[in-house]
Amino acid sequence: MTSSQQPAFRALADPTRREILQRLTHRNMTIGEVADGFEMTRAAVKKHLTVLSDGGLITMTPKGREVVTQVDPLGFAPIRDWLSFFEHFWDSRLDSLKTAIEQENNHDANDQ
Amino acid sequence: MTSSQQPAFRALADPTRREILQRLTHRNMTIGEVADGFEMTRAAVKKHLTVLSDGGLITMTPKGREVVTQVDPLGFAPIRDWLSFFEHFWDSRLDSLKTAIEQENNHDANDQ
DNA sequence: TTGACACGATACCAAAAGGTTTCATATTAA
DNA sequence: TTAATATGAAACCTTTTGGTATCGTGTCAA
Repeated sequence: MTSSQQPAFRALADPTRREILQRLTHRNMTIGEVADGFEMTRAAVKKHLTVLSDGGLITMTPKGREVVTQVDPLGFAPIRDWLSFFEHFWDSRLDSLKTAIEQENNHDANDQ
Repeated sequence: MTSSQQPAFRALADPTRREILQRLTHRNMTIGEVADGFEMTRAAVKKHLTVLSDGGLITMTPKGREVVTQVDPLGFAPIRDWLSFFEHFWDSRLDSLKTAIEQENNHDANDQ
């Protein structure tokens, strides 16, 4: 399962884009509204929004002459899935450690 | 809380580095062993390992003339923390939706 | 002691990324 | 209809990034 999480991970790598995502959780915004919140050109912000959209993390919906951007929860699934691999890894390592300690304790008890 | 997750997110943005992390969950490896698994120079792989180390996702421990690299679970905390913000966001949105639907149902029931 | 080995570090290169400026186009409001 | 508004898109620039090649250094083994 070599799902293409690359665009999503790529999108999260930039602090401005992560900030945009957080702000969009408060309310949906037009491209202009998003741009007003940053000290950079509207064109630059729009590029970031395109990257976020390519990563599936936001949707951009034309509404008249404006474009409404909103966070897309589904886009985070690839990220979560990839990370869950490691969560399972930690869990099993912890289980092994736990088992080892318990066995060690039993061993000590038998020694006494 | 503007914790510095930037190095960690940066480290995850490259597919080679994510692959390295996955391979290191199977077993710890020296720099040379990691490099042998990729069709690029040892120097290139070492750069990736440095980025991963800067992101706190791996530790590099000198052992004689070798350097053992291993995944560091603690380094994933900033990532998980940042994502949990959105998980909460989804949860509350789902709750709101659920509540809204329930109220709507009650409303309909009253109308009938 | 002397190679062979594993790594560090530097210089260098091409491509990608982040940003600006400029101009074009479609909508809306007056 | 016309002017202001919101966005699209292209050209251009600088910095990062991912990669190579090269040389230096510490460590181990014969």
